[in-house]
Amino acid sequence: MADRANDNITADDVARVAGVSRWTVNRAFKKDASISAATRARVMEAAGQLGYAPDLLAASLASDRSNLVALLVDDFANPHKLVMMERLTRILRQHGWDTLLVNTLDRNDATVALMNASQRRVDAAVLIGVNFDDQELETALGARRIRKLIVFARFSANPNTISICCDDRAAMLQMTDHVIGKGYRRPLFLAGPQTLSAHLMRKETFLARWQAATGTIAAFTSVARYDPTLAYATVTTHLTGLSADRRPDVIVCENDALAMGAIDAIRYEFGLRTPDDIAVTGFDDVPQTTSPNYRLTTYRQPLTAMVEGLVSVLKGETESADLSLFQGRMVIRDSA
Amino acid sequence: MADRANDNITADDVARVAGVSRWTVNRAFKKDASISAATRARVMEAAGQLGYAPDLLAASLASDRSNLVALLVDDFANPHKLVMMERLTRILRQHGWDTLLVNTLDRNDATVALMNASQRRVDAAVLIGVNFDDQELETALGARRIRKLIVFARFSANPNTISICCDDRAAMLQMTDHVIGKGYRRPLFLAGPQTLSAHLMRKETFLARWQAATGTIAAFTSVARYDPTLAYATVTTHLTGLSADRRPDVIVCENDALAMGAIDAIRYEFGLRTPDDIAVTGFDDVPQTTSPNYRLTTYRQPLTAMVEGLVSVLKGETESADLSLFQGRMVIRDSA
DNA sequence: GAAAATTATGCACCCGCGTGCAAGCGGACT
DNA sequence: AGTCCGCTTGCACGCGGGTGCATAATTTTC
Repeated sequence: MADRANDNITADDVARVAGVSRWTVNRAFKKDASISAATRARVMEAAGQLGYAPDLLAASLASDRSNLVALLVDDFANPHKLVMMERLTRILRQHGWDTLLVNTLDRNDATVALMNASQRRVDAAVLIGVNFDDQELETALGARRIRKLIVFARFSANPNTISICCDDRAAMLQMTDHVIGKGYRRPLFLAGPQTLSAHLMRKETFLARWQAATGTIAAFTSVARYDPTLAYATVTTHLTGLSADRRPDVIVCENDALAMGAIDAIRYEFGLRTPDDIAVTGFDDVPQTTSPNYRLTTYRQPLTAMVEGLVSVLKGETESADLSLFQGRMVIRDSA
Repeated sequence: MADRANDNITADDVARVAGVSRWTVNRAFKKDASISAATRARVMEAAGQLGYAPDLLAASLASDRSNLVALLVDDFANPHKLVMMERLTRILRQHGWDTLLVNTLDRNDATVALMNASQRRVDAAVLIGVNFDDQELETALGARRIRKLIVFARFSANPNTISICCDDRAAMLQMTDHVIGKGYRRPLFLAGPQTLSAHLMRKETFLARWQAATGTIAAFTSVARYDPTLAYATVTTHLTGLSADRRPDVIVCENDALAMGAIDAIRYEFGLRTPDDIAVTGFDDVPQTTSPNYRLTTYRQPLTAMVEGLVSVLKGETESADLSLFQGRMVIRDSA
């Protein structure tokens, strides 16, 4: 390591060089501060020369605003998380926030991790977990100093949280109608884990719409985790022993991870084809679904708009309405 | 939002309740501090009652140790990143470090983002990017206050960095020998982008070993990004027009992302089978490769051990040797 | 051209905790 | 009983900057 450690250049040093007071130096670094263009230029010149940059730690301590957001993730198996992280970190950064990545996979660690985040005075905690249960929500809520608890990409009925998600109901209605319109008649809904606080209404929406539209009752089953391997196993179990005229002709999945497992099972366990023998739909539009192995018909959430909604919440300029009704769009490929 | 905001419980408040001085309160929260068991208990009791937790911002400011690590990621397309993030965040947390996720996808933002991280006094910056080029390295190095720059899962020749990775050469030799042993004779090496500072020696190793062992020269080509779609296109171009006796019988890929694209191309563009017509190998063992679509023969890096190596570097107890010679193991499935 | 209205700059005090050292306390030993 | 020693506890000062207001430097106004 070369000469890294010329630390300790503080605003005072810059002030000395620029011939102003320390406060003027800090003003120079603050947007729309009351300072003349000339002095600011002089300060910046000195700062650049010394390699000075304001210390965010000290700033956070003094101002009680950290510009830090904790991102709680409890599922690293779904590639969609990667997409969300990319979008979140990029856009948050553009608006001045940094992201603390908190792994809450292990329940025990989760409490500690969350506690830790709160001790760093994060401005908000954003949950993009899908497996999180009510207990995790409570833990998060219990943590002091977490000013805002935001559930992202999932609806939460908990009054202590702000949930930013797309209009799941509308999305699922659209998907259901598409499936019905395609002429499928024996559906199977493949749901993920069922939790209380932050629940997706996809299954309920699908079942209700299906019955209303066709007069028949749709079958469903659920998987304990959003894991393609588990979906594979569940679908295999479900289809085994069913004769061709009794097995489903379409499997509507709660998300792409499940859908990919389902397609694999259909193809490799039963030698059937998608969509000819059994069609499949997903949700999320993860990059992998474009592979010719899947060509999945799915639904894309308006992530960018949602993250911008998040930013407005962070800035405190939200009207708190319409944050759970973002409209995405269906992506129709070959799987259904 | 309910009653979140009973902030401002400081060590002083606890001290008052416990009937000790503020310093004693902080001692109680510090491992192996000089304090009697009795007082500590009394302090903790009071703290629990008040819901007090030390402020890490203030602590970092005062102690000049943030227990924060910046994780720089410039590729959110490869699912392997998700695996690494999970492992890194979990193990770092166990050792007391939090992780700042920095998106350096966009070169322009990267500088700002990195600057920002340094302003938070991160103890180290860890690069798990694969596309990062020399300029990015330089930017990182230029950032003040970044005490340690660590290149993770990739070898870096830059003397100002510490690189923690597996013994790529040994791994590739093993893979090459496996491929040779299987009897393949017309290989194609599919490499990723070629950068200078942090280069994988996989291609060189493969080509050299192949020639030494068989006396023939192996073909190779490269892809501009570690993206299955690009790999698909490149492989398609490469194979188009080749008669069966002139096309490769095995494609050795620099990582799984490329391998998956290759397999898709082989199957869907040419109607060929893997491994019967063209075998394929990858590197990383990402979860997706276990899908029956791929059943990829690949190489698994010892991530946990590597992260523990990282921790020891952070703790400053590393011998600085052996950090780039971790031994992983081949995972032989059906693709080769 | 002087008073009023702006805009610039400086400053005291605070954010919450860490560091190193000095003071307090009790027991063992001569 | 007095002294030395080791373990606890208290404290002054500092980490680097933010806030609100007072003061100084300009500019505007009539």
